[in-house]
Amino acid sequence: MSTVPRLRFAPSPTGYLHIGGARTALFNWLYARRYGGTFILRIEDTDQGRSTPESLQAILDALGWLGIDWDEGPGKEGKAGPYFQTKRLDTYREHAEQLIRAGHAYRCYCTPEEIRARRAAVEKASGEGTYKYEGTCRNRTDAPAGMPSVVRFKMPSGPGTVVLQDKVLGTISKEYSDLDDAVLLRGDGIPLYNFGCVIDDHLMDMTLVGRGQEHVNSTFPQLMLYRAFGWTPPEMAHFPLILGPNREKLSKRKHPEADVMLHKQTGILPEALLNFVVRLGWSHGDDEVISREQMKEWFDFDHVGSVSGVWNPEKLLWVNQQWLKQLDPAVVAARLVPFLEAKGFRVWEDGRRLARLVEALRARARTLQEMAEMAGYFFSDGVVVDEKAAQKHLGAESKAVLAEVRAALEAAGGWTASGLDEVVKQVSEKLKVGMGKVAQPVRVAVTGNTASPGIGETLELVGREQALKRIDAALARA
RNA sequence: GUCCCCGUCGUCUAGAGGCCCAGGACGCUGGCCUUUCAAGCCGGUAACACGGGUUCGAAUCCCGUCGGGGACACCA
Repeated sequence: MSTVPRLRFAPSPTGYLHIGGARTALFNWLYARRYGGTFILRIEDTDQGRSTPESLQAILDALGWLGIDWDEGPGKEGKAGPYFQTKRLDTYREHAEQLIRAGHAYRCYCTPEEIRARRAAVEKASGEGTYKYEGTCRNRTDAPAGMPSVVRFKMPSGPGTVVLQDKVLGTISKEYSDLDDAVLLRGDGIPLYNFGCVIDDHLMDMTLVGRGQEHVNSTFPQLMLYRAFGWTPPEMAHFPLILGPNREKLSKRKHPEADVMLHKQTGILPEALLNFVVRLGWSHGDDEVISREQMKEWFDFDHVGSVSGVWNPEKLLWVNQQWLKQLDPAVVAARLVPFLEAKGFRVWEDGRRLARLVEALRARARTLQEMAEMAGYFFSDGVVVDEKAAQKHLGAESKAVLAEVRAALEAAGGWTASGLDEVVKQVSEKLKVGMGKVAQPVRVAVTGNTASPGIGETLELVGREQALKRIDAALARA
């Protein structure tokens, strides 16, 4: 392989970036990165009605959050630009003309209303999706100049087959008779997807087009276009779909989890989302926790499966916790801060202390959101003690132990987890009672509940002043 | 309806004719560890859709059936 691979992701800015799109982008990006290729971001904004600048920004933001960067595209002009289809309209028009001159396309003067009516009639009789354009305008010469028209492709009418060599699905073919004269250019001169896509993929010099399986059928008319132009089509790879819990294609309408940025809000790490998503349809032996670097090193299409996969939220959560545990605590801490602030906590300035907090909570939380939820008692002034917990661990006997701990704590030299653990242990030895009898009352007094990180780290993070204050409050309870 | 793709534990998957009476992971579950809750460690649960071939031998190849999904626009 001597040519440099060129791959692209070509979203249309008609909503947020969804999971399926993110994975398509990821696969293409990984392949480009692995083989030293170029990754292009092309914006297919030809749907005037639905494309919005907000959507474009949302997609750019989501790709940025995931760490998927591009070499050519918005903000990175290159030789093959512009990268917005609406800025390439002349190009499409010229190519449509070229096709007409060559006899591979023609103007069709049927109005949308006429087509709609015919479609309705046919489908009423034979069922949905049975309508095919009849080719009425193929040889029409009586149309007055300036009459509104679209440009249609002229499908070969005899018997024949288009063959797709797909990098993941293998060989697939389609009979000419299953295709019809598709519209290339609309009445307003704006290209349809199948046309703009082919022109751009060729002109932008794509060597490989990877996209979701929902596009396999549309690649046949595209292949016909390449042939009509005399162009060599890029390699093709169609990825399995990602299905929702109801086993239908993950869609924005039915599945809120299809929104990439929703996961940022719920406290999923980009590393984890990427990890989870790359494993939907691709694998590397038994590896489960895979870093971006490893993906770039290992990814290839021969291990992309052809079976659609179901979104599994439980596993996403598990993967996320793995990343919570293996990323640098300081990095996780920085990402945790907004979640803490959202809960109204006065977040510590001390970065090291925050990192310690992450170390204490990361084995207990699966998301940043959960982490923030269980961090309340580290930031509050005083604490509300759960009644059941108090009943169990703050009885008269326990209070005597607690008083003993308080004295030892106050006398303690430093205020570090290991030292504090030692203090608690010594009290248990001195009083000849089990650690549970000592640590639990302290835990309830300091956190208000029966579950928390190790007693030493809990005390350290709560802080000396707060810890003593809360123990006093517990001791003073009736 | 027509065309296209797909079919290994509930889910994600390993598996490219003998290494598989099928391996890993999530989940569920038993135990260990333990000051709590987690985490961790050890174990268990559970699958080659079905029926025919081909072959000495099939989860792997072929055919059929059934099942699931996708596509059928002057959307992308």
